[in-house]
Amino acid sequence: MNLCKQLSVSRTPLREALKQLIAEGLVEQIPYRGVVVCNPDQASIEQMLELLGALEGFAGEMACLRATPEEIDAIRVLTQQMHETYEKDERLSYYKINQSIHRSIVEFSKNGELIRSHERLNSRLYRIRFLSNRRTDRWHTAIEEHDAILRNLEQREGLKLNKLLRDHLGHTWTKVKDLYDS
Amino acid sequence: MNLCKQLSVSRTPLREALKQLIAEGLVEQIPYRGVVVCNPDQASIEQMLELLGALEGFAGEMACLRATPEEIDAIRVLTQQMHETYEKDERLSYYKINQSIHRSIVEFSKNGELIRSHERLNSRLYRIRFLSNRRTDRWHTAIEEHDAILRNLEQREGLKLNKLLRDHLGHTWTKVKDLYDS
DNA sequence: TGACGCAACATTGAATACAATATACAAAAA
DNA sequence: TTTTTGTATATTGTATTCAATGTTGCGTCA
Repeated sequence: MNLCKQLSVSRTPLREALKQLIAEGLVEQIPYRGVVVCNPDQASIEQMLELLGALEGFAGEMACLRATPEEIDAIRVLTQQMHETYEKDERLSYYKINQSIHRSIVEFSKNGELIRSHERLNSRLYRIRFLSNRRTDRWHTAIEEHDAILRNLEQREGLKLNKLLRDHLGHTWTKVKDLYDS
Repeated sequence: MNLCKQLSVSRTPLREALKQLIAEGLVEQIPYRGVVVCNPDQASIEQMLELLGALEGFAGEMACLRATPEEIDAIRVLTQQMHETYEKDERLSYYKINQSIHRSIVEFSKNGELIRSHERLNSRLYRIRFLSNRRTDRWHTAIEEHDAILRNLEQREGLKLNKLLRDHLGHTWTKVKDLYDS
């Protein structure tokens, strides 16, 4: 392998590192040709986003049962900060806060397995979601959705929050799709 | 490592195999003490079953949208066979058919990511679900639940099937819990 | 008896070596 | 020109070796 020289490391540890990445689905192996960074097609992305929506939706439902008032306060603060990024037109900050909110909600489900599954899948979609973040036309709507998410979490409306989060990720898919089609 | 001699294989491939098992969560590593088969505690099992229920529930919901009539026929046949195992008091066959039904429903979601996630998690619970299968007191109820599952799939009642499957897995948890407590 | 220290041992990460197999590309044959 | 064939190269799986590090158990000393 050529990477060995570039990283000045021998094959054994590199192999293990690559196996990790393969297992996480970030890289794929082509027999006798080496490994390449995954470039998932539209269908794969749609499926990943669908599953991510299901995970986040369920996590939100559980969060309604298990989140402490203090934890919900934290979401409130983040949502407020999200509004400020919109006022100041700070796309990058918006992206980070958005990720932060979603990750927090999943954590409030208090289900470690769910948190890890979400984390793994989310990391695979990180780059794609970042790219779709450049689309500005749905920005305001997305923030309104976050207001609704916060509201339903506050009122412990598990089922509604579940649907809301699923739809929210569904909209992400349409943004990504537009990006591919154009 | 001692396993090397027993399997007459060198450390390098054994290491990789163990890393795989660790990544899958079937085995855990204790620093400078080696690896042991995972023996998840009650809390972990509860969380895994909760997530499995969420995955299967969502898969069922999607299956209502995407399963072909032929695929639903297959579930009908399996459910019928399940009844027969009850009549003949064949626990092992029941277990296998049960697994088969659940796996099929997940496949009918037509979402590869979801199918793989379910497969991974299910494999970690395989042994535990097998043990809980020895409890016979809920057997009949479980079969009635499967009738309801089939019915709602036939009628494409996504939301109801979702809840049904989640509850079904929830009952598995109470069986496992009893097993631990006794 | 109990605490401390040291030597033997096991685990771990990493480098290197070797054999087997598959691919790629160029030369030779049809 | 197209097909075949053969060789160089790369990938892959595995074994072996080495150094670093942590654990274990035993003997020593208070």
